Amino acid sequence: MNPISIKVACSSCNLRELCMPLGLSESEMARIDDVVATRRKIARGDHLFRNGDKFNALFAIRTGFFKTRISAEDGRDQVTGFQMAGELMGLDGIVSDHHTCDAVALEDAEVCVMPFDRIEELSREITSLQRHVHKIMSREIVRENGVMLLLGSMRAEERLAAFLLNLVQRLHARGFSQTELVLRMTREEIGSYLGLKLETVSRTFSKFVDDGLVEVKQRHVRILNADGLKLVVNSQNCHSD
Amino acid sequence: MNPISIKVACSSCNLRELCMPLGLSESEMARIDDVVATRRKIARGDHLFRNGDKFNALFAIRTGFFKTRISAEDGRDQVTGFQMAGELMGLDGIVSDHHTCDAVALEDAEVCVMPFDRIEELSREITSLQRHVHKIMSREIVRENGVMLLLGSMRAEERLAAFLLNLVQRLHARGFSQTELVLRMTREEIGSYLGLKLETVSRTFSKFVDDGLVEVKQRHVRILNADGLKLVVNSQNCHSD
DNA sequence: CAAAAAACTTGACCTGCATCAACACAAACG
DNA sequence: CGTTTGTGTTGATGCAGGTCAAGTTTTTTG
Repeated sequence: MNPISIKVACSSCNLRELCMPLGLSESEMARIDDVVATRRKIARGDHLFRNGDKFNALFAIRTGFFKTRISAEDGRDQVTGFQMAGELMGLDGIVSDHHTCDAVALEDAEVCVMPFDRIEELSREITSLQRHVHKIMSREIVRENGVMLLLGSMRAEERLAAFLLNLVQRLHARGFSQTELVLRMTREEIGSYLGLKLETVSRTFSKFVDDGLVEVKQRHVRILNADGLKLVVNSQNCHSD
Repeated sequence: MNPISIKVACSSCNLRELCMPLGLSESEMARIDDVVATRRKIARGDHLFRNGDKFNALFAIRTGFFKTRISAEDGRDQVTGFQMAGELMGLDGIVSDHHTCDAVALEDAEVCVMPFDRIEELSREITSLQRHVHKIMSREIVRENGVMLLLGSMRAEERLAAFLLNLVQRLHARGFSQTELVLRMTREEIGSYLGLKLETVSRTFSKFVDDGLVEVKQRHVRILNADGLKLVVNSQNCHSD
């Protein structure tokens, strides 16, 4: 068997509840195991896929951390999301049969490759899988709505606070600490995602430290006052009283 | 038959190619006609659905014009899109079984109500419909990626130019003029969508008029130099040479 | 291990857009 | 028909965040 494509089973995967619907029967689970054709390892800095690549499959992150990014013709680009274990990538490729963004590993990673025609085939037969696929796409739409709210109406401090709280919440759902996290991305990547320059991200971190909200040592962040951060997000900095 | 819920047929709808997959057989088309349970009329200013409403159906716009909007707890809100004939609304509701945004008619409108469990049922049987549903959701994800790029990295002039070009392109695909359009939304709504204040939208319109790019009379816009507008979008205003 | 490159922080200054305010215009209405 | 209300324009001013620059720390590499 090819060393970069190892056969594995969803049924025995500890991320199952993140990727797969609940309440599957034995036989359904066995069939879904077939969907995950292979795994693929991606080294830090490498692309899982690029804008323009043919779309064949969705990718579920097994380990590691990714960013997705779109680029305009004039060269400017925008990080559209950060993805961690149990999350899916590649939905953008369905509409035109080609990917429209880049997916870059921010640390060594491993993904499950799920050929999309197999997903469609099976979801015609397993109702709960069909519903699951629809929910995952809908969730991505709702997530992006939230990012639009952030980019369209929040100030720098609000954006960064919302970003940190979102990250730590997702990490906590995966069994990590509620208060400590290691950022896998640079200040510049955070800035791109939040519509800010890296200097502003750095300054805002420093401000949060001064205010006693967090401790920051390079990429290591400890949240000292989560409620304070929530207040930063919701207060609009007292702009409208 | 209820006057606000009129039975209609997709097979005889002139927007069919916008809502439905191509290449359906007679019998498939007949079954899809059943999906569109009813039509519903919405008066200007009324909600098609609101944040928190139970999700039951997707809505295809037959006539009229909508905005979708999300609101944060602190009251600030963000227009997430403008929808016109042939476009779909309600995908946000699938994930949590409840809508997470508001859909407001900007002019008197009529929508086709498509109960989602019927869509799922049929798309298990009609492969091209299944694929079509997936593409529509993927298209929305890609659209929102584009809005994130706009909000995260463009300046006011670039945003408004991109907005106008996008609107006129979609209208043209529906048989309207490539150069003339009537805005159905206020400056404030445009501003909310673009992450700008209404004054900035107004000023930017005036600048475009001064530059000979467009003619603006209230909500009536004539595009005089589409290439010039495209240049505004892609130039980054010469920030990075 | 030293050197180079990448990432981060901080300061000084500048500008694009927000804010505040006044007014103009158009549609809605008694 | 004049008044009201919603919408749009324009000017004056302020400030959040961008830009430019210098210096530090960390990581990578030969």
